[in-house]
Amino acid sequence: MVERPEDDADLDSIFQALAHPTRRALIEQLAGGPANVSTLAEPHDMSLAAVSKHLQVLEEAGLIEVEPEGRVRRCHLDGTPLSAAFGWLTRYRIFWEDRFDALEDHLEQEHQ
Amino acid sequence: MVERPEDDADLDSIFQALAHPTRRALIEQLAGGPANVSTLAEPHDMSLAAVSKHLQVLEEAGLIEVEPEGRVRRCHLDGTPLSAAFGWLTRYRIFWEDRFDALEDHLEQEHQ
DNA sequence: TCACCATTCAACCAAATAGTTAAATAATTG
DNA sequence: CAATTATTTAACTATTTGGTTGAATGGTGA
Repeated sequence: MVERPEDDADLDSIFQALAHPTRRALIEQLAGGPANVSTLAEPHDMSLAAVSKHLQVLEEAGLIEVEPEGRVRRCHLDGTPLSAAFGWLTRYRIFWEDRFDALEDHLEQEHQ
Repeated sequence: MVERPEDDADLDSIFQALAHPTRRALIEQLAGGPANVSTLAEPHDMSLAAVSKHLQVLEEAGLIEVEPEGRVRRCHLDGTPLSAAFGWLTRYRIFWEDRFDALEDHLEQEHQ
């Protein structure tokens, strides 16, 4: 297992992006399908500009992709960085092996 | 699937704690076994006080526990919050299902 | 007790974060 | 073209973060 300093900055921005409840909520929203900025902003109690900035943080971390579509910007989730975060966490699963086993079993069932 | 606002602040501090390379390195170090503060600080190119603060961030996120042991403070990893982070990420695994499958297979082998 | 060792605390600083409002940009429709 | 709609940018502010140095705390051993 070699060190991978080149991944480090990626993990920084991925975990940083996930560290804000608004951004996690945006990811949850996008898990339901692509959406444009104002639709995503609607349930949040802050300005559109603020949501726009949060989306930029998510985009820079690679968690979402944004495509201009007419005058609308369509955002959709990209799971790749989530996978990277998952991968990092998994290295330490020995410290919660019991929970890991339970989760694995749970997924096993769901995953059919 | 109910909302769990009470977990939100926890996830904030967990992901926030993981978002810094020094703190992830400290976790990697502690994965090798408990250690005291100055031992942990030694490989890092910053003051002991700075490492001490990083350890406090990890402790507040619940990722480590610190027990006074004589004049030394012994730190050890607690995987529970890692499990919480893992759990959150897992909700979106449908967006990286292929990688998830590959990882699962990989773990399957390693996990015997 | 005295000196030492491990660690934290306090004060400070620069940079980043998260929000605001108002103006700018750019596509759409009448 | 003019008005509208969607979104970003700019400028500003308050707070947090991540680092520093130096002093304080508190256990250990001579």
